[in-house]
Amino acid sequence: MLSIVGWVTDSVKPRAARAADKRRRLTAAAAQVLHEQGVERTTLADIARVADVPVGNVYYYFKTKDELVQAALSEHTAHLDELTGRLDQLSDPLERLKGLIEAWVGRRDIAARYGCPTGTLAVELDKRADGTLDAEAGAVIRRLLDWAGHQFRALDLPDPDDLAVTLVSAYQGMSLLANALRDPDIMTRQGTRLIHWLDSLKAPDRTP
Amino acid sequence: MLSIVGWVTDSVKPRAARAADKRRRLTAAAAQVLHEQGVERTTLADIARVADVPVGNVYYYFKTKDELVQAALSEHTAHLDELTGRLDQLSDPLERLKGLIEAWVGRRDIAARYGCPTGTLAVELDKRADGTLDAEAGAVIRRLLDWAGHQFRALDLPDPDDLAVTLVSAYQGMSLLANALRDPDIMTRQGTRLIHWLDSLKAPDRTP
DNA sequence: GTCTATACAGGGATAGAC
DNA sequence: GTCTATCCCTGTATAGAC
Repeated sequence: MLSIVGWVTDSVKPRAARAADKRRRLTAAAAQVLHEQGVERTTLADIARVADVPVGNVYYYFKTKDELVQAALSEHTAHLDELTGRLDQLSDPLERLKGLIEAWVGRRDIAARYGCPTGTLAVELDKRADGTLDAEAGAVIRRLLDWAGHQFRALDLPDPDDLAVTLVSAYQGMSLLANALRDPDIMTRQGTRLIHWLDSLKAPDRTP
Repeated sequence: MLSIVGWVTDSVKPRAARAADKRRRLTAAAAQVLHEQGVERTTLADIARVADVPVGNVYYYFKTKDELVQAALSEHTAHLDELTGRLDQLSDPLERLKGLIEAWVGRRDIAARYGCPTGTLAVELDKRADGTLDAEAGAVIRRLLDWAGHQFRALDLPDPDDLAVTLVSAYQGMSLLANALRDPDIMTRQGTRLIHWLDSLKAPDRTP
């Protein structure tokens, strides 16, 4: 470190700051590796390596592997909140929803390679007899459903909650297909269709 | 066994017949248990127990666990072919597609508890670095896409393959959400929306 | 063909030195 | 607070008796 600031950061507040930093690195690594490899095939050693933390030390920060899964879920929730927070700056709810779809399409390569982080995690956690964490993954999805439902309600559309389910289902479905077929273009084409669908909802019923 | 037929079946053709039977039982058990528990959390002992076959004996029929996964995928393909074969009896392609949706909704409780058998399997297999089987799951999905695309083409609709992707995506998405939120009603409500969507495709463009 | 016993590997978790 | 060494269980796969 050449800068004084860097030096100060590294050695003057070592204890709490560095500890918090390791925790943060482990959380970020967990979110990434669990997404890429899945829960069952990911070892603590994998996460420790990516976080650049010695294996045995992991247990100082997280008592069990499940706590790392939970940390990954919090990370995904935080990312979601950050995205919806930015979209909330837009005044038109329809534009907010379109912005959400654009964000999904923007991550098409990740989706085609590893699927939706929350969706694939939900699938894996739901397979466990020990149902300690599967509700947690559902909660992240519900958070997205609530936000989307809020936008549809603001647009005065009928059955806003059902519309939110349709939108999020479409996203999960196209992510799954893009992943299974390893084809990011699916995200692009289906994203376009979703935008048209949103526009068609505003068109009033033409029957007398 | 009281009937002569039963007795004959049990003891006169023991070798090949009984062997084929065990193989069939193991395949069916694999399809069921792998769906319910997922690949990684399922042990060979689990499958052997459900199939009522001694653990060590499994290796006589399937040399590796992966071969059992492959057998499960074949089972799902067979079920799919049986369903589409029945739907092909209907003369109207639109009715065939509606029949498909009705079949999905009919299995809503299974979907809410364990998700779509093929979809969740695809998610799990895609997480494996060793990409030996993930293409296989994609092939089953593609088989469904092809059949659906064929129907849309028969209806003379534009971009039939994209429409097929939209339909199958919707199914995978609603299954995932129904599963994550443990709510079979999602299947019912989204199924209704899908039927309306199909009907709306037939309505000609009203703009001049 | 059928089944038991077991070899072997991998990974989660812990003990305890520093 | 940090890290190494290791315990111990679980699960795949095999050897070999019957």
